[in-house]
Amino acid sequence: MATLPIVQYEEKIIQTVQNNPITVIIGETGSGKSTQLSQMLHRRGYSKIAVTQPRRVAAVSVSRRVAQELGVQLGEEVGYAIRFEDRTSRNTRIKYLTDGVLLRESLADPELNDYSVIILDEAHERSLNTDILMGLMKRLVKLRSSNLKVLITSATLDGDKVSKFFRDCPVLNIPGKLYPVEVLYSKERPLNYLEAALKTALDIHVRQPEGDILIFMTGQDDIEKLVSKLEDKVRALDEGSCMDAIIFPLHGSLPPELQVRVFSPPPPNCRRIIVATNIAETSLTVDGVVYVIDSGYVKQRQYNPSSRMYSLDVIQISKVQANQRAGRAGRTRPGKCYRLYPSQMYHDEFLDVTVPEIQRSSLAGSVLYLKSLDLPDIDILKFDFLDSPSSESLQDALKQLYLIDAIDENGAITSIGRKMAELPLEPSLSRTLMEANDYGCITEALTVAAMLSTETTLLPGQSKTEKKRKRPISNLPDGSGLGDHIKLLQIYEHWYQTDFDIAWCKDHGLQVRGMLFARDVRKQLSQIMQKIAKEPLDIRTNGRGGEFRRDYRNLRKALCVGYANQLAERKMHHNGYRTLGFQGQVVQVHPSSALSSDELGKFPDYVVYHELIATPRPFMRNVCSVEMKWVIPIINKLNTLNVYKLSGGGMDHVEEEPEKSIPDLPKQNVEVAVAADDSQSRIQAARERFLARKGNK
DNA sequence: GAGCACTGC
Repeated sequence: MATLPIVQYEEKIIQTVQNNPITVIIGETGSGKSTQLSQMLHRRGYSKIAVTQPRRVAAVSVSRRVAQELGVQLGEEVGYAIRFEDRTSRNTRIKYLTDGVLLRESLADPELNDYSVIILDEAHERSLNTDILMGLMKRLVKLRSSNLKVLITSATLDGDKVSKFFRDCPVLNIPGKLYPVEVLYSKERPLNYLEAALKTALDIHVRQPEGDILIFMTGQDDIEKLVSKLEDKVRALDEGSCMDAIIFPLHGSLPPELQVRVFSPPPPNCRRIIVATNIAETSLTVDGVVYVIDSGYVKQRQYNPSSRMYSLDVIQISKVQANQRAGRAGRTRPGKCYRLYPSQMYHDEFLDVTVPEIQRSSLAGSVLYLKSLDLPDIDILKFDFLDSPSSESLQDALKQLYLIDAIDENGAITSIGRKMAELPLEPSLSRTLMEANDYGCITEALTVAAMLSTETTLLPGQSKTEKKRKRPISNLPDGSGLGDHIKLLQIYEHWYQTDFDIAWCKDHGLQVRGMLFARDVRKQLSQIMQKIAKEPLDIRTNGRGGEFRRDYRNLRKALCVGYANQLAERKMHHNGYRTLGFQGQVVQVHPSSALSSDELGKFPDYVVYHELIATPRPFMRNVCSVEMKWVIPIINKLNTLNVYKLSGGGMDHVEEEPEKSIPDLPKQNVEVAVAADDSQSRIQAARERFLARKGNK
C-alpha cells in the first residue's frame, strides 16, 4: 500500500483542501485516489466523507477494500450505499455511494448537511449524474462555505476547464502507476476493421512474446464474427509453431457466468485473445493484457431532441477514449497498442473528448429533478453545467414536463411534479403512477413501471445459435392484443402466481436477472408510493385466469395521461403512425410488439409508446392501445403550449411559428443534424465519417 | 418483420 503514488502527496493534498472549498485532483489509473483520498481526510478529522462512483460494483468493491485497509467491518466506519442496498450505519464515516444515490439523498436534504467532504470520483466519465452533481456542488460550496469540502477526481479530465468552472480552484496532478504503452498506427485507413483486427491479432499471436490480447470492437455481432474467424485461423496454424490461443467474447449481453471467464488465469503456455465491446474500457479490467487492438469505433446511444428519437450509432471514438483503451495494455507491464487507423486520422478527425452524456440524453427526468430541489437561485435554463446541454434539449424537456402536468404553464413545478420527482422512474411512468392512484389501478401500474425499468433484460435472451430454433416455449400471455405494457403486466402477474419461481422464468425464456430486478424495483416503488397510496399496493389476482380477458381500461387511461408526451395517431390508410405534438414523426410499430390488429388488419387509431428508436428505420418500442376520447384533452393542451412562458421568459430565442399539435404535412424525414447544436452536429459528423468509410468496402 | 454499446435512481 505504501507504494501508491498518492501517498507522497498527502501533505500537499491536505493543505490544499484545507485552504480551498473545491480541489480538482487529476490522478491516473493506479494512483490510489479512489481508496486513499477518503482515508487521508478521515485521518485529519473530517467527520463524514462521501465518495461517489458512477458504478455500483465500484462502490461496493472500493468500500470493501478501504474497510479492509482500516481493519474495520464493512458497514461500520466504512460502508456503501447503492440502490436496493444500504450497508452503512450510524458509525459510518466514509461512505461510498453511486452518484444516483447521492442525488436521491440531496432530494431529502438539498444541503447534504450530513457530509463534511464530498468526493466526486471518476468525474472524467462525465456521467449524466456526475455532471448534475458538479453543477450542484458549485452552488453548495457557496452556501456551506464554512463546513463543506468538495473534491473532484478524475483520470484525464481537462483540469484547466474544470478549474475554470469552479472559479479557478486548484488542480493537483498525481502520477499513476501505468507502464509505458507503445502506440502503433495503421498506414492506411481500414477498409474493413473486422479483417484488419483479425490480421493484426494473428500477427501479434505468431510474432510477439507472451501476453494477452484485448480487441475493442463495437458490438455483439462483430464480436461473434471475429471470434469465429479467429478460432478458424488459430486452429489452422501449424502445431507447435507458436503457443496455444484461447478466444473469449466479452460484452454486456453475455450471461454473467460467461463474462467472468476472462478473470480466471489462462492455462500455461496459452495466450488469451479477448474480443470486447466498450465494457472492457472502464467497467471490467482484464489482467494480463499486454496488447490492445483498437478499432477506433464505438456504438453509442444518442437522443435527438428535435425528433425526440433515440438512435444507436457506430461512431468514431474520441482521443480520450483511444488513450483509455491504450492504457489497458499497460496495467501489469509495458505493452503495445495497435490502432487500426492512421495517426493523421487520430489527430485530425477524432474529437478531443467524448460528448458528455448530458448532451446525448433526454433531459425530462433531470430537469424535473432540478425543479423539485426548489433552489431559489437557480433558473433551469441558466443552470451552470460544466458543458451545457443545448437549449433545444432543455426546451424539449420543459415541453414534455408540461404535457404531463409536472410543471405549469409558467414552468413552475406542480404538486404532481413534486411527487413524481420522488420516484426513481422516467417522468412518463411516474406520471402514470400518479394517475393510476386516482383510477384505482395503482397496483397494476406499479408492475408495469417495474417491468419497463428492466427493458431488454426481460426479453427472451437468444444467442445467434439459438436463433434459428423456432421458439418452442412461450405460452406467455399476449397482452390481450392491447400492447406491450399489458403483456408485461400479465407476465409479471403470472410469475407472481408461481411464487416467483425461477424455473418458470427459464421455462418461458425470460431472463431471470431482469425479472428479479423488476421485483426489486416494484418493492422500492411501493415503499415510496405507500405515503400517498389510496388503496393497497399488493398484487391482486383472482387466480382463475379471468383477468386476461379484461380490457384494462383504467390502466390504459392512466398510461395515456402519463404518456401524453408520447402519443401517436395511425395514418388513415395504413398501419404507419405519426407522433402527436411538436414535430410529428412518421413511425412504425416495432415488429416485436404484442399489439394486435383488428379483423381488417388495422392497428388501433391511437397508441402511446415508451420510446422511439431509429435503427435506422424509426420504430415505436413498447406500445399500448388508447382511445380517442382520452387523447382529445391532450391535443387541446398541446395547442396552448407556449415555450416562452414555460421557460419563465428566460429563453433566449423563441420559435416564431406557434406550436402545432398536428402539422399540416407530416415530415417524412427525420432531421438528424441540428446546425445550432454543437454536440448533435459533432456526433453526426463522426457518424458520417464512419458511414463514408463503410461505403468504401 | 427487426436486431441492442454501457451505466444508474
